[in-house]
Amino acid sequence: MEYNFRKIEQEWQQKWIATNAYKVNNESAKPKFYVLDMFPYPSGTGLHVGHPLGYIASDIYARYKRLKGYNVLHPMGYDSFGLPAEQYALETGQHPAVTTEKNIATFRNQLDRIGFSFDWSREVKTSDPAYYKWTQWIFLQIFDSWYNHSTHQAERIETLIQIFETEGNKSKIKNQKSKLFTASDWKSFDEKEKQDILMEYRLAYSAYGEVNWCEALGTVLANDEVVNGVSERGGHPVIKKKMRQWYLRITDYADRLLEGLEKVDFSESLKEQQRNWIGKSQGAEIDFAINGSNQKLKVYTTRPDTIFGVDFMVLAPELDLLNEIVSPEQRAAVDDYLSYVKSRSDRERMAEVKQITGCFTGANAINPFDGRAIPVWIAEYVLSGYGTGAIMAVPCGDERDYNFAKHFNIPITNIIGEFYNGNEANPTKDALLTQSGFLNGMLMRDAIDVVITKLEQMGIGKRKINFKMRDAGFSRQRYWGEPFPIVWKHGSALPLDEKELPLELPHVDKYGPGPEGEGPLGNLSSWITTPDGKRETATMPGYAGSSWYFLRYMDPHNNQAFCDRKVSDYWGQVDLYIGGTEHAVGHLLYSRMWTKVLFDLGYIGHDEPYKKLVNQGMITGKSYFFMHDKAHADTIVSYKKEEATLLARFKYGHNYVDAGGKLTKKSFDKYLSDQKYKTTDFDIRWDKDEEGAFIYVKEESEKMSKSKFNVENPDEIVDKYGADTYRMYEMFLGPVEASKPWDTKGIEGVHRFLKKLWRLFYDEIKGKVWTDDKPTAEELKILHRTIKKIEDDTERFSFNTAVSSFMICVNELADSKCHKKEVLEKLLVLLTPYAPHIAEELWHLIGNSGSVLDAAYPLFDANYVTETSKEYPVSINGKVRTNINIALEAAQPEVEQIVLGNETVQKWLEGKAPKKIIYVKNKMVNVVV
RNA sequence: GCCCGGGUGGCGGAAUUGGUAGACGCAGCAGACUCAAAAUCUGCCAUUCGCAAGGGUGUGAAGGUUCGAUUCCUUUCCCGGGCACCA
Repeated sequence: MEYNFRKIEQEWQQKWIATNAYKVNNESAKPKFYVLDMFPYPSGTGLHVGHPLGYIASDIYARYKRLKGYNVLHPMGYDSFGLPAEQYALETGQHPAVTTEKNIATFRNQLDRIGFSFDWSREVKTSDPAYYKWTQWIFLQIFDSWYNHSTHQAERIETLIQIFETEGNKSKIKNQKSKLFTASDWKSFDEKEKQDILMEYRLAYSAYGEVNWCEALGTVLANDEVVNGVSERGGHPVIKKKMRQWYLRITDYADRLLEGLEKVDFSESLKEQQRNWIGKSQGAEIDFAINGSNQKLKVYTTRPDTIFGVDFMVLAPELDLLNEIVSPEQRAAVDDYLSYVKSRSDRERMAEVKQITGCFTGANAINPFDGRAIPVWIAEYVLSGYGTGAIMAVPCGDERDYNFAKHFNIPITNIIGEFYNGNEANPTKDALLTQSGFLNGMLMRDAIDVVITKLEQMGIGKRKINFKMRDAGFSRQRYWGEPFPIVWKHGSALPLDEKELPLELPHVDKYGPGPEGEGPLGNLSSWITTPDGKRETATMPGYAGSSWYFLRYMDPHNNQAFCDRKVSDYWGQVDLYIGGTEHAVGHLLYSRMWTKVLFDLGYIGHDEPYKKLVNQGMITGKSYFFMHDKAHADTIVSYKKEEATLLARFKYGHNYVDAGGKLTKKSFDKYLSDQKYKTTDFDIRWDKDEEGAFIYVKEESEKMSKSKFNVENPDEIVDKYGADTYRMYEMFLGPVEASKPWDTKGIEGVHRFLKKLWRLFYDEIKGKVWTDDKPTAEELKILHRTIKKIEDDTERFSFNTAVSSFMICVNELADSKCHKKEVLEKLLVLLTPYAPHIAEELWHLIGNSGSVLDAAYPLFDANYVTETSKEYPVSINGKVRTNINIALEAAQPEVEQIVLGNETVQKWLEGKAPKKIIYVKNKMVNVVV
């Protein structure tokens, strides 16, 4: 009887489906555990070998937790709204719903073959009306909320209206942009005015704003979808455009998103990425008087201590204040500069960061402490969107200010003594201030507070905290997304009644943009026209559905609520979340914010969605680059299969073949120079000496992608070696968190291990070899050591070393010819999370029933057969000299006596008395003489 | 430029708290079984000196702390990732 993995795996997979083996209940006396994968976007290309890495790791952990007696929620679904399906629809005319369904079927098929323990009865699809009904509903809750900065939480908009009615908007609830008004003012406003003011407070709001407009995609992109001034998808240019857009007021949550990082278990680098994105900085706002004007110039600085070193001011060109302070003499120059700035795209601006441009406005500000006149400039290096859009420039302490001063010959004041060398700025805080009036002799870092206090006393400045993070754009001029449950009437946004949800996406025939940059829905008069007003034509962005899906899994079929409060209280936080780093600042921040809003409004009982996050590394594919020898013919004629495949990759991957599909010397030279490759970059691979030609090949690891012809499909591996081998091999490859190249070389070793395990039970010739004999203490030791090791390794996500431990165990059992059921069946239980099919099969073959996952072994609390004595290395002055046998008793062995009483040790001590004896627990005895 | 990671055999990687570096696997070499192949099994496998016993060196490089450092500290080089005019 041999290990027929194809038959075994197929049978068990069918059985699991037929018996709902992995269905999990919301009511259980067991403790809960929630293991979640980042759900996939069902792309047309299906899974490649990198995708399942995280799924396998989470599946192992979920099964392991179930073994340990937990009620484990381990669901899967699809993030099925999004741009690629719509892009595909534009090109082929196929409805996104159709292609999405097709892709989901492919994904499901591939996933099923790997033997996951997902509870498919809880599957969610974000594009399913039954799902997005609740995405829309949550949106309406966010729309109906504002952030109360005195209670530090979201509250219903009614509470804001009450405040307005009784006290207007006093400073504590004043929004930066809104004007002050009193209670009676409020009462005098008409409905439109009231709605406009409320819109300035809502957590989901609509406003005119500069958005990232991508002409080629015909849509608005979020900040994180724009990379270096071009779209992340497709690399199309992106420009700024003013449009009415929906936003989430995520900036109100900046502090809580920052603080929340302290209580979650994410990797330091991921937390750091989120902190950088939020970009909190502490400093001061300072008002400068303008010479000959009653206008004030407000700047933001983190270094108020350098105020005596301010040599000029810079405004962002977009700032309104500019028009009021520009001098008549400088008017023309300023106008020229402004038109220059307008002519430049964001892309150019980013590409030419080093280029220094600017223009003097003719105005001068006054230093409040020494009365010095400070010239006011405009320059595009100052961003209008951050701080006040104006800065005070201190060239001796800031590199950009220094470069600007040098470029325009502005004299530089040195306030840091010898810390400034005249050639470059020094941003130190450790200098003693000079030329700084009342601050002279003070340490800079101490002066920061002194200056702020003084400014506050003088009434011209205050402490201020700023964030880099902007509110998140929440609308897309696209079709394949959740429609907004909003109708516009007389310029005000009216929410739909929740009874009307879901507001279903209508069918369209054309997927092209609508009028005036609107989405495809703008072309549909039946959509726009309603008795109550004009319907919103934008749709929600890709991250809407994924911002709360982890809650829906808990209660997926509830049509009364997005998730019953009792159920979400039971499952609580996701205990373990596994996914890639690409969502570090997008999805992970948005879903954290949604969770906080739902918590504030009382719909759920926790305000951080994920307790622990593990980022799986990327599995890279191998790409091959070719050249052939200069000495021989102009064409490569390829016969071998392997070569033919590689040649094809080159051929289709790059356009460097001639009309006949052949790679020529000329075309290859062009390829080399285009790609900036040298002959020495390549390895010689095939010596086709019968023709006197070489082929040079360069191998590179890069992200798997269809366009690079380096995708490895998991199906092929499963076909050849089986799912269990595939699962264990992906783990064996290295730590889950590490990126590593895909390489099938080692897979044989893992496959051999499973065959060897099988042979402990069944021999090809002899048949059944397992026995009911009592195991020896030696055999139990092997087992118990393995149990302990696997438990440790699994717990700390060291799946690669766990696989090694299994191999060691099976080798040892085989060496000692141990075929005893009592040992082997415990090993099977232990193996189930890693290789579920073979474990289940053997478990049943040796006469057990029920699921091995529910095996009632007190496996992990076994009375270990422990060693009674152990060989310890003894080192003399750090040098290992000998091993001695020390009895392991309950208490720590009396090292001193053993060591001194041992003849071998005596010999090494050479009559010297030990100064110190160090007993390193379970490791070694060290004698210092 | 700034902020995170990381550099260990021919390769992937192990070493959990500072305690015998190189587990486990791949590849390679030698052998057993076989008519042969596959499968399986055994031995060797960082480097260097040596017939051997045994010794020297060795975790990117240079220093330091320690009885003892892949692990901690300082300096430096290289690779990967993120951010990037945020004042």
